[in-house]
Amino acid sequence: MTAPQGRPVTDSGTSATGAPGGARGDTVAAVVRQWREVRPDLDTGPMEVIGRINRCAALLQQAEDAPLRRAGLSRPEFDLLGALRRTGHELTPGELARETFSSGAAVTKRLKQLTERGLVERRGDTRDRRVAHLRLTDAGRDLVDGLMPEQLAYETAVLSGLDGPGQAELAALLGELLGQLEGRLGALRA
Amino acid sequence: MTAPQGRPVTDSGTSATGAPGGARGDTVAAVVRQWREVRPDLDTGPMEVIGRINRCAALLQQAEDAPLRRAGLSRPEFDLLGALRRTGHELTPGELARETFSSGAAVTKRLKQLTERGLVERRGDTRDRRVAHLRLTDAGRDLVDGLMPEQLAYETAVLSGLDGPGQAELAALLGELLGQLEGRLGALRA
DNA sequence: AACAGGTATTTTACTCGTAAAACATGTACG
DNA sequence: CGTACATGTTTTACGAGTAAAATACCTGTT
Repeated sequence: MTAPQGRPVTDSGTSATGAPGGARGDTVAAVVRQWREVRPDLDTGPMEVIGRINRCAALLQQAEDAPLRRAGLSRPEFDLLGALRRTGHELTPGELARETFSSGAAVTKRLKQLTERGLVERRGDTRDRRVAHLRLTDAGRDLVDGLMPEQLAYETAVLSGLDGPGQAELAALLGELLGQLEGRLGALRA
Repeated sequence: MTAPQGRPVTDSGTSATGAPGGARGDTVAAVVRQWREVRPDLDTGPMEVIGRINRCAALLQQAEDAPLRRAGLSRPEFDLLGALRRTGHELTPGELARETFSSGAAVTKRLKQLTERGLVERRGDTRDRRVAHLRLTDAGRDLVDGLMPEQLAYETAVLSGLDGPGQAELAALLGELLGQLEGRLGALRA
């Protein structure tokens, strides 16, 4: 059942960058179209943003994992190793949890696996015996350093559907939104 | 095939004035900064897009769920009900799986719960006894119809950090990217 | 008619993340 | 000092998703 489209939307215009012909119709657009047909009273504006973010994230993660899987790493594990690599110094489990936006329990589990695999080393704090300090082993560091370029190259390929300026603009807009979300979402718990 | 030309993203729009507490500088920007310090040879361009998409998705989902939780629904469950509502007709489990981008097994489990709660009804196909047809009960339909505006209003509030044109532009760019990803990711399995 | 093979759905076994409790230690204050 | 509370980390119990096997059914071929 095809819908008579071309209906001008009330607000939040859908076309901002004079749609370059062709790439018409991602799945989110189709969903939005369905909603408008069944519930024309709804303002579907937010769906076009949030739905697409979620869908992009799902697809990207699926694709993103491909190079990592070759190294036997999951994305969360790689994030953890990456946090150790990019900060350049030791981190405690708690800091790692904050750095990777995951729960302490999850970090504990990952650390167990990664230490068993010899990618990460643990050292107890001498002053405060509750805390541990984690650092990459040489093997861990080599793994991350070898994987990073491969990973970034793959991501570049995945994003190549969008031209350079498009990517920059997308990054800027997402950064703006993200800044607002991170700043205010803690307070927005209705 | 890689053109390692310096990407002009630099500090990406958000001029980090460093004021903590204010909405300056999202966390992804900080991560990128760290990477550039430790590995200046890497092209961190993709991270600014993909990292932000992932982080936005994580934050949005956490926030998004708030109104749904009041109704005792998870996001995937709501998506399933929404698919039934917006298509306007019965769907088979397989169609629901495709429509909500989840596995058949997951759909089976959700359907079990939702039928038990009386939100969804099952009807066996008379021609082909393998397939089932699912539809919303009156209660299910009322629930979705009541929840949708609330949910959209909440999403509108969550996105309000970005002005109208910004949202439209973001939606357009994401749509372009998503169209490419959906069209090509099936084929991109390296 | 019977069988090979395909399709729709469910079941099974397992992994992973989480919330909450448990544990181990530090700190402040009477 | 010692007790109460705070903090860092791990353990436990459990819920949810997945891949692959199992189940049930259809369809075309001989």
